[in-house]
Amino acid sequence: MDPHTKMRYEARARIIKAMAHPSRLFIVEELQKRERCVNELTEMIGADASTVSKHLSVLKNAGLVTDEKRGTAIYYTLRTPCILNFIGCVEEVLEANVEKQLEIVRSYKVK
Amino acid sequence: MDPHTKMRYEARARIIKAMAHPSRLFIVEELQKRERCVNELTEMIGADASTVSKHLSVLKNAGLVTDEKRGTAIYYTLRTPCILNFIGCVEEVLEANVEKQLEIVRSYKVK
DNA sequence: TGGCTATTTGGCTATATTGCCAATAAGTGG
DNA sequence: CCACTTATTGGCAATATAGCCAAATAGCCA
Repeated sequence: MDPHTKMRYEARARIIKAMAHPSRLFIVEELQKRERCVNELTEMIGADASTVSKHLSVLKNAGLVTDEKRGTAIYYTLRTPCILNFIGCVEEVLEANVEKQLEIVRSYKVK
Repeated sequence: MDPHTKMRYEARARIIKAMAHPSRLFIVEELQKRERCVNELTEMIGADASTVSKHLSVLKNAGLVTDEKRGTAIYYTLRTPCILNFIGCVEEVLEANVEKQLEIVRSYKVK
């Protein structure tokens, strides 16, 4: 693989990696609905504020969200809304996985 | 966050995580075009065969690909084709990031 | 100013991931 | 049967990630 192509995949992977965590995925989906401040997200997730803050900085560094300070709170916004489509696809995979499990269970029954 | 919702996000994150690596992303995109055996992918990626094999098993465990043995080779196929849409979105994010960089560079120039 | 809330940063430990090498397994063909 | 190709597995060291606590920063308001 030539260096240019390699870099392209690395760039893409960095963005996907930023979403590859339950809390960060939750944040992305929540921000799809509306902007939220760190405190709100922290309460919803139920982790330490510092942990959520770090998750948000991961998303921010990947360019997935933007932040805006208003008063003492910092509001985060989703930057690219097309992510939702993607999650639909992930759900498809999950469903397909369950189907497969079901198939396996059934095949045992037949025996 | 209630346990059920939490599990849902964990399941989604596992699948996304499976794609969150340059080589695995490459594999997914390549398999979008056609099925490939481990050896072909190994040559394209340029890593050790054992490394590629492990990447493939990550994708397989996530339910993203299936494998089929034919002769001595094992062919891998993409299981859910909708993933391509997603990569389009990732590219959008990358473009937006570049735009932002450009903006920053320009703002310095004005000063 | 002092206290309060919101957020980030540093530090630390536990855990997970990556990628190479060596060894093993499984087909194929002479 | 042996050599060869294809693929997987185990082991190991290097690196990255996650999450908590404590400390620092910043804005607000009495």
